[in-house]
Amino acid sequence: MPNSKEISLAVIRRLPRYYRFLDELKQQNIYKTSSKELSEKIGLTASQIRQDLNCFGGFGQQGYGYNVDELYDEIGKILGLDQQTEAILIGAGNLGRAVTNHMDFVNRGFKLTGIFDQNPELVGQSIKGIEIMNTSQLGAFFYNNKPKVAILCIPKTVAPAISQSLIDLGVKGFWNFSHCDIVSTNSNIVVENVHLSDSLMTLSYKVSQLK
Amino acid sequence: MPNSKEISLAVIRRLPRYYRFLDELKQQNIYKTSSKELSEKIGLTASQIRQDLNCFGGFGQQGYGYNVDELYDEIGKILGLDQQTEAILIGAGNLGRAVTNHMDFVNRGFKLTGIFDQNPELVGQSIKGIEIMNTSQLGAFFYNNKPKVAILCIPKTVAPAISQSLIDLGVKGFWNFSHCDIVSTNSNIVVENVHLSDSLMTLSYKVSQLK
DNA sequence: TAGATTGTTAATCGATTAACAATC
DNA sequence: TAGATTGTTAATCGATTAACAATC
Repeated sequence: MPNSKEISLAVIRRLPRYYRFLDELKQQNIYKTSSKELSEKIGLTASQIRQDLNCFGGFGQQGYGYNVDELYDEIGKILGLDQQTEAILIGAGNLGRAVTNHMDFVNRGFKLTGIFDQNPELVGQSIKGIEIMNTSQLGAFFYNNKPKVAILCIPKTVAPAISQSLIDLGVKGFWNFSHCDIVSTNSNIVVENVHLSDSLMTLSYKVSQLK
Repeated sequence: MPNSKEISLAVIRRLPRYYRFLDELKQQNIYKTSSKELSEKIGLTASQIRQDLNCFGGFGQQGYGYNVDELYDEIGKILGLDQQTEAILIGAGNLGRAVTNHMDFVNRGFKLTGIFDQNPELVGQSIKGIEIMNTSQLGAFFYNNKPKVAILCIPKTVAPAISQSLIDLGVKGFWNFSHCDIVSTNSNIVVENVHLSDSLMTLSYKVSQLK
């Protein structure tokens, strides 16, 4: 199981994809699959899928394949989706609101418990039943709650300072939408960067290579 | 220059990062840098940075380093940011609106010229000065405009059908926020997937590995 | 049993890093 | 010139693919 060896990030990033396709099979009431079938659906080699899964243990049965429900649950457990890590949103602007409304946090391993913004006009409004608080209330909030993760939807200019103060308050992970890289001086902090701007530039490159 | 060999996607994905850090240097009025200095700022090896840049030509000067402004412009050109590819948004829900308001399309190689949604309540409203049109008007719009790229902020259920009809209308690239993989039967289509859900699950894994 | 498909080892491929000659 | 730093080749490392024995 996890923590045993050291699984490469490349493997981990493929797991949500497997999870997604297994969910589709579930919805079609297909209860059995094989690395070959998955490879055709997902567009990877069967060999890679077997290698990936075997990082975590033997979920299949020789001569048979994989049980869809079982494999789905196992991958969910590996990804920690059976837990709900407490998370807060910092920055309730356009992007923060959209992310909050859009994501199914509970089924992705998180529970959103607080939303914060510096703009007094937003404070008091609610998103998904959670009232937006003033950033100044962060200290008090952490006194009563222990959110482990912060979702950063704040301008790049304030991101370094705010992320540092969140670390000081005890945050251990960031889902970072700011156009900057959060660097952890402390190594016990995990970061998942979503660089939309970088992604758009990559698309620009791909488009420019067409024809 | 581009198109010559075959540049790996791993290299391309680092270019926006270089671009970002060079922009910072520009803003600090620093006009000269070196692979060593960049490597410390960005957190990659100097060797890799030199390798990456040399995929596209020698932008540096031995014994001196790189001219910040020049390198910034060159990377911008490689990424095609000196062009503005016409793009449309499909789906003006929470996420679509946020992306539209949030992104600086012009400086990322694109020009947003149309927004479409199926919801009649949204049609007629404007985002960033662009009026939301009904999806039924897509044909007419393509008759007058030739958008090359579509930004998909639509539910996964309708994504396959809509992306196919957009391909039929002449779209050559997708920035896909739907929770599904756009697969191009036709190989002349480029796709950049933004799987927020996958990213969140990856964070869940990282958090679960802490301590 | 025969057929199928896994789990796993070995081979290949590609990407990163190291080293150094070229040269500003 | 001496020092610095690139451009580039060679060495290393890691990830993907192929092959096959194990076994259901």
